[in-house]
Amino acid sequence: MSTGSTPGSPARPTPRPTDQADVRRHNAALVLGCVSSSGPLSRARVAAHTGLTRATVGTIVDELLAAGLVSEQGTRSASGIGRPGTDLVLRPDGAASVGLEINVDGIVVAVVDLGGTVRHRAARSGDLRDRTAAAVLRSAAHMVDDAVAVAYDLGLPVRGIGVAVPGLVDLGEQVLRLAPNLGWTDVAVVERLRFYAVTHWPCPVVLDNEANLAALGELWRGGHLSTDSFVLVNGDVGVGAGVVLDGALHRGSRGFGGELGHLTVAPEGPDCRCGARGCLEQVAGLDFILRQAGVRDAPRTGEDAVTPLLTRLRRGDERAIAAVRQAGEALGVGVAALVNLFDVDTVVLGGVFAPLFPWLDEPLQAVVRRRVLSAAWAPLTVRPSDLGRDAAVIGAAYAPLRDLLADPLTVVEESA
Amino acid sequence: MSTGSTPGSPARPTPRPTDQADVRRHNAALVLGCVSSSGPLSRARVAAHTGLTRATVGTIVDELLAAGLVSEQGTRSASGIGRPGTDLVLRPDGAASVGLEINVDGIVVAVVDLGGTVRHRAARSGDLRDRTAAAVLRSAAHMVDDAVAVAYDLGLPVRGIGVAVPGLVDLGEQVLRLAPNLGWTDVAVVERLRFYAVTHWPCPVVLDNEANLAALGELWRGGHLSTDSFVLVNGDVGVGAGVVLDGALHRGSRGFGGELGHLTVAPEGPDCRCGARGCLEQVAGLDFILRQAGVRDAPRTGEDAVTPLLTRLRRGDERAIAAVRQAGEALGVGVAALVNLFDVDTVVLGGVFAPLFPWLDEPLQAVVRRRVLSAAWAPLTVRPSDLGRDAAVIGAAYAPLRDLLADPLTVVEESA
DNA sequence: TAGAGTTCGTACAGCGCCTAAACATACTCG
DNA sequence: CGAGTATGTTTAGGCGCTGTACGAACTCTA
Repeated sequence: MSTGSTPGSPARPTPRPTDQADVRRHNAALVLGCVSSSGPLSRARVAAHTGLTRATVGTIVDELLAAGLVSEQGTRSASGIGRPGTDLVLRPDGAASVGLEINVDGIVVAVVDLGGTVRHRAARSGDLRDRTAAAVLRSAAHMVDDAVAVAYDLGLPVRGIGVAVPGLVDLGEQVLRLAPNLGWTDVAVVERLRFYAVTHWPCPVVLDNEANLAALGELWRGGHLSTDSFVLVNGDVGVGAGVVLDGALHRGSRGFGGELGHLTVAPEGPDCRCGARGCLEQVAGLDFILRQAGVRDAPRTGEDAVTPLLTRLRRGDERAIAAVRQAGEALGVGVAALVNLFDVDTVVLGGVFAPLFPWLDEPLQAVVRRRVLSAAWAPLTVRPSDLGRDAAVIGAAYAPLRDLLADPLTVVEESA
Repeated sequence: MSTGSTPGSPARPTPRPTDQADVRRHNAALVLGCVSSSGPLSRARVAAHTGLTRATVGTIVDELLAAGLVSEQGTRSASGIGRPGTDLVLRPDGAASVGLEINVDGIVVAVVDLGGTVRHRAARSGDLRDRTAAAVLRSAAHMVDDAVAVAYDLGLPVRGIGVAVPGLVDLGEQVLRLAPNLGWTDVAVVERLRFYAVTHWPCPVVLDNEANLAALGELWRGGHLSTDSFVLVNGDVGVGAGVVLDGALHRGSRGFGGELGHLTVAPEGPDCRCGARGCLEQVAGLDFILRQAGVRDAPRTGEDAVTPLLTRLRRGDERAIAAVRQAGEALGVGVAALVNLFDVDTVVLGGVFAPLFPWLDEPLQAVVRRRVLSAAWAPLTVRPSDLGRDAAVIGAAYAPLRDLLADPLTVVEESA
């Protein structure tokens, strides 16, 4: 938390001495961030924005140009009087990353460039609960192989691979400890993926929980959030939460955080896989919603599972609407708890909750209004995810790119 | 947050450029932290611990000596062969701070020195719900006046004043937005205190929630925690939580976090002041416990309120034991939620929960074991606070000292 | 069309901070 | 008492930011 922590890095960094190189790193990241977020900008404007000197910005920009992360763009944004500055812009194909999502309903890979554009996407659907971890990871590894090859053909340097999984991740060991909905326990996902890969992946591979990565994806690509403090509630068979405070992902000290699904919302409710009773997941999870709505003629997972439910909702099917309303109320209890504890001002509903938002919104809001103590001073925005079900893959791809953006000069060192 | 945020500072710092002065600041804090946490240490050992050069440590130590934050202590810890190093040690009276706690049952002030020793303590008991905010704050201001004078007499330079209040605090404005148990709304506590003060306080005054500050106090002075990630659950009439991840306090983006008391544990439970039903506070708060236990002949607040309950518990009074067990179970639900969301490995029970710990422990643990998903991989420690009811005052005093420890060279600048 | 005014980007001296190596100091061991 | 070792300080060197100065490029005005 301060310290939020980056996926893949150890949770508690040893106190490190600082020297001028760190100053350079920090300021380089500052300049790059300024260019990437505030559009085309001249060196002088960057200097004004960041508080650095024009001279300093000049040398840093030289290095970023050499690293291929930034490019000059002529003097488009001439502002009247005086010598026009040369516009600087983030070079989208200066770096890229491969995102991999392994979920109950299939595998998705995506090649995402530095600009956030998905340059390649491949999916393999099917209920993974029927297959062994080894078989799934072998498929996934080959899909990543293909994606790396595609990136190479597109001239994109792959700087990292991010992997999203639906379960508890041990960050230090890069091991998936428990994925109840997949039935996996203690799977060394990264090590196995590298083992099954045909080609060598010359870049870091980071593993993280899907809700955490979806939150990162939302932070990066999701429509302009008013703040960079929000919670992403990811709905599928399970329900997870990714917490972003001040732009930093808070995943708990050991990566086991964000397990919203097992919050108690109905102490006398149905038994849960986890051993407790009345877990949120049991009332707001996809399985329960479909069962309550009487949808039986659909696959139990994935996008396809929501489609028949959506058609019933649109038709005004009372049973379906009641089921979703009930889920919305349960979700409201969970969201209220999140907001009371974390004090975020925005909650984003992702996964299957995104398409269901129109029906979830009102009951959810009603519950939240009742239960959130600070509601009067700090209005809460609840909105569906823009990225929908691709948030996790995009976030997975973003994770390594984020490290790059936070320390842009590593790439020039490597090529030297 | 990381980013965690320091009480008193704005939640989202503008991206700032870094220069060599920041390097110095960082390394000075590193050296000071090393000396203060790892006992008496020679310059050479500090260099080895921090990774800095002996030369750098030398110059930094000179500055810290000049600032009066560190002192030399002869060559006590001679380690055999070679020239013995001169031991460096944190100078306890190099700085001090005044902590002020305003709670339902009274006001407490304390002068705490840099070594964490309480050098002066004064309390005024009585149910504050009977008095106006103005009267309470006037008393509090005068108590702080006295404390500042005492510190002056002891030769302690007062570097800051920390104020703990039981409610929602707006960090930016330094305003207490809502304290349901006091019946206060939108009180500019810091501004009022300075107004009522007789003497001028030449130092920063920071305001924060009592649970947050109690967590800071626990982090600082509470027995050696195995980790610096934990949650402090503070019990009184209300129930609050202070979350510390990797040594950083996470108070939410606007200071409204940690409201554990209004987590839902019994959807069909009794109505709560906050408008919802079945809040944790309604089942595990002091009022409810006393009522269930049949304790009517005691003040409703403060330490005295627990005493008759404790005697009944020790006597084996079944009604009292059942009441506390029920509170323990409710607390278990809340703690499980905290652990699932934040993934901490230690929970500290403070306030009135500390003396009740022997009776709360077992039912709480039972519930937690059932509900915490990661319990098998990451055992959870639940223990009572060492500081008891003084955690909040001590934490309040610590808050400004913490800023000083994080940037020790400010003091030498001021005196220059 | 020419000169004044303005802004942009770069070059250069200066300063602060860290590192590395050398040196003086102080103690133990044989 | 000298060799060996660890401590603390001194000095030269490198690096990064700042401030100033200067050439470049463009607009405005006469």
